[in-house]
Amino acid sequence: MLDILDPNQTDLDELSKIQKKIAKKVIKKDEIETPKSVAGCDISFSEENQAYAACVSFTYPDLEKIKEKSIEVEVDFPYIPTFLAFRELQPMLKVVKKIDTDVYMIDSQGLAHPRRAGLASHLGVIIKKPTIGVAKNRLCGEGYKPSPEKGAYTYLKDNEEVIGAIVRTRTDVKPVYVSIGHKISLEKAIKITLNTAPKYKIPEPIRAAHKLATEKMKAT
DNA sequence: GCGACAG
DNA sequence: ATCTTGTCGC
Repeated sequence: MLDILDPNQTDLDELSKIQKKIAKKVIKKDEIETPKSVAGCDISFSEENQAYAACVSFTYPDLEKIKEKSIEVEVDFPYIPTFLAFRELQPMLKVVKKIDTDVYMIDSQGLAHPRRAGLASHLGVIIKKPTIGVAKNRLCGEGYKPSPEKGAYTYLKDNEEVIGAIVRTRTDVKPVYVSIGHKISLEKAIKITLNTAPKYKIPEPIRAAHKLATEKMKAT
């Protein structure tokens, strides 16, 4: 069972093994040249166990909203650094299957994870679709600070291995951490991230998903 | 042992 | 993630 959450599987060593198996299945090459659509996914929490997941799709590269969906679900797994997928994968899967798109942008790390299996990669491998990890903060690895201009980026490395990129989506604003989720190259992931962030630091699809999830959460 | 640590 | 006022800057 290299799948997802198992009630009796609270042993972190076991969960680490699951992540290592997921990591082996990650495809780091482009499945598509230019996506026609891209969706953003995010989750908001009211109480520690009440989750509101949202997914919003847009045309690419025009960024016109196509469709949006949200769901509410209870989660029983706590937030533990490097094990985020075991807390957010279920809600994400539930909302993602309501939105069909060429690429999914996830508010998390992909390969830029200690075991190369961040939430974005875990989700991509399970749904077998292209995913990109776009995180606001670093989980692991190191890299030089990119130049202050929008579009500048440096590579995030874990020793000699490139695991992602530190991308400046807005001039003079703290950069985001982009990494391969699944079925996409790092270069393409960076390109899509920059093309979907014409105005704000956070790519439009993720911003829209975050906004929708938060609204649903507050409405409860 | 100590510090770091996606959301 | 979420809790929160003011404030600097275009």
